Amino acid sequence: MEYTVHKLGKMAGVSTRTLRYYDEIGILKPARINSSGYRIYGRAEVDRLQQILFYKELGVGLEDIKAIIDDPAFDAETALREHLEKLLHKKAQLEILIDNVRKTLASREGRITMSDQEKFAGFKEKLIAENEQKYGKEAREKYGEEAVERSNQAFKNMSQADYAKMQELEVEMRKVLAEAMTSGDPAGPLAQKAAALHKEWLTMAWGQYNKEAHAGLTQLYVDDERFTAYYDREQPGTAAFLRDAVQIYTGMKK
Amino acid sequence: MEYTVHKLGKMAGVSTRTLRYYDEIGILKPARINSSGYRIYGRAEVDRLQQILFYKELGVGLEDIKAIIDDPAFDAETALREHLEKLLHKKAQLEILIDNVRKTLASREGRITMSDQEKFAGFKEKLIAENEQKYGKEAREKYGEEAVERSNQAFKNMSQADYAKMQELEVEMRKVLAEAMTSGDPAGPLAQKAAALHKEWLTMAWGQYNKEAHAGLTQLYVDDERFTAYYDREQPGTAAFLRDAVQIYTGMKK
DNA sequence: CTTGACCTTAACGTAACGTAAATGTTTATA
DNA sequence: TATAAACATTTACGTTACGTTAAGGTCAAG
Repeated sequence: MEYTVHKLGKMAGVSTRTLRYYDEIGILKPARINSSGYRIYGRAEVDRLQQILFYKELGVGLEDIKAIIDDPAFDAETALREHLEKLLHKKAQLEILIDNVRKTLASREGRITMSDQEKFAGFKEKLIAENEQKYGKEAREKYGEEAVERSNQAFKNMSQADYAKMQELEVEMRKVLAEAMTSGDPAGPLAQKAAALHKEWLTMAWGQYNKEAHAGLTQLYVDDERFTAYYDREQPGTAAFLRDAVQIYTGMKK
Repeated sequence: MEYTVHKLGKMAGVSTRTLRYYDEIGILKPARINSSGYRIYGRAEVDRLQQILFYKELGVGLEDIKAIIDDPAFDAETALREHLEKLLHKKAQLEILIDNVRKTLASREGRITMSDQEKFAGFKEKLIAENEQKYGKEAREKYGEEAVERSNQAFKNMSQADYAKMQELEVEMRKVLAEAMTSGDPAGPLAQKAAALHKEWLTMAWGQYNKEAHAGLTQLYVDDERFTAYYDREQPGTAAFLRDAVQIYTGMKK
């Protein structure tokens, strides 16, 4: 089967412009060019386009897609996982936005017309909140309570499906962690997998991720007895083991 | 108080480039230019920048912001409401994305490596689903059941807060609608407000909105006795009144 | 008088195409 | 077979909100 831009485009549901653009950036080149200069695509190109569209569907950028499908050694899983984090972060931001728009609308409806000062105050509050999230570690060292408070906030905008997913993640993490502890090596593959799962869980809980906060939080699990009790309930030392695994995972300690 | 780009930028947390760009596109011009060609901003400009940043915070584009703050007659509420719809739609899309990435990751973990065919099949399914949403009216005329089925699907990715909001919206809509019915005029302000509220509710339920589907759905409320019973339980004729109001609201009927 | 901090304009880069514009090729039909 | 419709090509500007040089003036301090 051979296709021109039009036929292939129709088949796959993309524009001819898209196919020419893909040719231009080298992500999908036609099998050959015929005597009239037309692009001719074959089976292999159809398959490749399907792959491209698949990843595009996931919101991956074309450059990254190229890397994924061109390099067989490429770690697609890591790439997808990082991408997932970006998406979760984006979603969290969107939810804050939606909330703010609704609040604005509500205040208008109630004729409580916010003053510009109040609007700006709200704006600054958000900036501060973002900063606090970025530099959460330092802040948490001083205000441990507040950090917990904030993390609870993240739950407000979480869907039921998200919540279920989080619980699943935690269950699996604890399972893997328990198994890892039998070996006793926080640098081992199982312990590292547990750290990775914990990272995913954390990303959901905070709508964001950074290594320092991750390492800091697991340290808190050890320092704060309420957390320690929770993690150590099945097996004493679990919180400390998780902290060690995460410190290695995040590169905070070798 | 007078500010140069640097001072104002620091105060408001934006870059000097941003201020120059705002000057360039005419959304924020300095109060005056001094003898050295420097931009000098005053109190009024600080206020205006705060307004700009406020709307930007809501994700509104600069062009729209300009329209909002320049034209005192501009209907900011409608603009915000439309913007909210866009955001909700975006969020729904994002959730589908996140789900797909997770599924992909899950299938990789389980070594069930999806074949390209399967991937593409999933991709097509989504395209079809999108089409069905776009041309939902025709489809629903033939498959009323399926439409309901699909709308139920939208709930899957809805957060608890969203759900609560939806219920609130419906309660308010019914309240306004009941009040509007005492006048008996589906073109009156109250009836039109009810239609607007119903639109907002619908946008949440479907993650998307279009007039045809809106009008079609309210017609369905009248045609399908299960819906009619639901809407008419307090007051007979409510479903028909809502349909009339929405047909006028959407411009499907004068 | 120099240094450094600040200011200016100009202009390219970004992501992924949409949309002409100008023009050549293939196919269907009268 | 002539011609129109459908399809192909390349080129290049537009989109959004700035970031980032580049090349060069201004101003206060030491």
